[in-house]
Amino acid sequence: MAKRAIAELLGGSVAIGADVTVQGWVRTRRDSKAGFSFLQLNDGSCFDSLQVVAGSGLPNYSREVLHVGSGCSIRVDGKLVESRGRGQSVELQADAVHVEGWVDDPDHYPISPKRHSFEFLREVAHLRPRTNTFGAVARVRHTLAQAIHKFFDANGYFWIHTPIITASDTEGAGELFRVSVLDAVNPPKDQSGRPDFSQDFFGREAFLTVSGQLNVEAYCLAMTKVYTFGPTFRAENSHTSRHLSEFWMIEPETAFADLHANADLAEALLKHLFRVVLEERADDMEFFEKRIDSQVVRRLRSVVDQPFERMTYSEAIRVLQGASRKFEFPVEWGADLQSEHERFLTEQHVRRPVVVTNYPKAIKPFYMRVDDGGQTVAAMDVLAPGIGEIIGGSQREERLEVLDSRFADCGIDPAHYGWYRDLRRYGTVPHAGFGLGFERTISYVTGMANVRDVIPFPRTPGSVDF
RNA sequence: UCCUCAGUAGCUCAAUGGUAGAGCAUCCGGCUGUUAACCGGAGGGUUGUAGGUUCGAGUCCUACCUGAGGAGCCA
Repeated sequence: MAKRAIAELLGGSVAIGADVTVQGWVRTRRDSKAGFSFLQLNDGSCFDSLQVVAGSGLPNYSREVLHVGSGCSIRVDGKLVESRGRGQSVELQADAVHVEGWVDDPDHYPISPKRHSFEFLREVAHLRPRTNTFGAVARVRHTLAQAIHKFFDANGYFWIHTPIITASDTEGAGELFRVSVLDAVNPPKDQSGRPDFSQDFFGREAFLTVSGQLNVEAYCLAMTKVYTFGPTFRAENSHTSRHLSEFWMIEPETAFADLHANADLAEALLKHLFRVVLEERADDMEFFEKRIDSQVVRRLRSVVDQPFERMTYSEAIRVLQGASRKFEFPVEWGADLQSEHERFLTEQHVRRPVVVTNYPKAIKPFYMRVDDGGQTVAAMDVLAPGIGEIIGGSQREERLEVLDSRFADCGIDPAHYGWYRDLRRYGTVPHAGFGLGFERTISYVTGMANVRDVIPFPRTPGSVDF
């Protein structure tokens, strides 16, 4: 008998009357004294479960089928038939039910058929994909990842695998995870008594990457259109619903492009992603709309249908200063926008994603291009309701002398960025790029309030279980 | 790192300083082409940890641990 995914059976691609085999995990069992049991079977291939009708004539009916419960894995050979009950169009009339794996302590099986808090499910991250919510998140995450690659491929961008282990810190800020094989208890010491990293694996200090940007710029200045998509690591002691120690980031970089082209690309990318999810994962999105966030589908549609609002930092300051509400932090030109300011702009003022550009030079890193006038840089942040900053990017400083003066301003030794300076010495061109936080994107798309619940195994300060 | 809140049954939560309870889940029985099934019964507890106050602490105090929310930082 042909093995079939439940998505195929429920999707109408298998003829009524076909003999098929399905395999999966039982969600619930309901018995009828009329002589049969209903098993809700889920294999993760789609949101819905398949109803299996197992009759008392099965040789193992009373011995096994009547004891199958939530979490058991089974294989069923049977015939696909039109359902005689309401709630599903088709069901599987079982000819044989084989139990692959029992649940040995049903009383303590964590994924019982009831509502669970997300906090509890994080403690059983190895079993939570068996829930409706986390199955749906996993499928949407997959679909988004695929859509990202397809979008860039269709637009002529090459996927560049930038290194995970690096020696440099992109931002000059942000805490780094050290990569070392030195003896943690008794490391070799240098003359000043500090660990001697010249004896370490790489002969110098090494860290997990916080961004692939600098590396991907090198490939940008050879291949014109490139992007990275991989994990990044920040050892910041952040305890919020928007931060992870290990998260995934998408970073496109485009040569011969300015800030406006960069913003256009960001907008086109987000719109494409939302459109694809609405089309390809309608079943899961219906669930998120019904059970997680009633506005989520409407919000995605409005993003797809409307142009992003764009404003300069200076305009944003004027809007905030003219706002009727009070802010905890003062609004004045030169200060960075606080979370409350960003939320006001995107949630109250424009009520959809907004691109804020041209921030003061003093609050942005060295690699952002200095604008004419010298007070601002060609930076952009895309702010989204409920999430805040979902994209951060800029046109890069391509002029060597300006870059060097920025190194000086920021107190950075240019010698640490030798190869990065080379890119400005040898055939420099204007170029621009941005970073899109993958988990924040999934959070926005699904309405899931915490990024810990849109990555399979979240890593946060003090938590690296599983 | 700072601020706030919370830890009681497998889960979600009650319990005025005075005998630790309910719903769901689980198991057993009943009923039914069922589908968040329904009805009845049963089992299930070191109240996060360690101290302290008190005749008596789940409850009050101290410290610590864990979790959540927010700030900062960022994506």
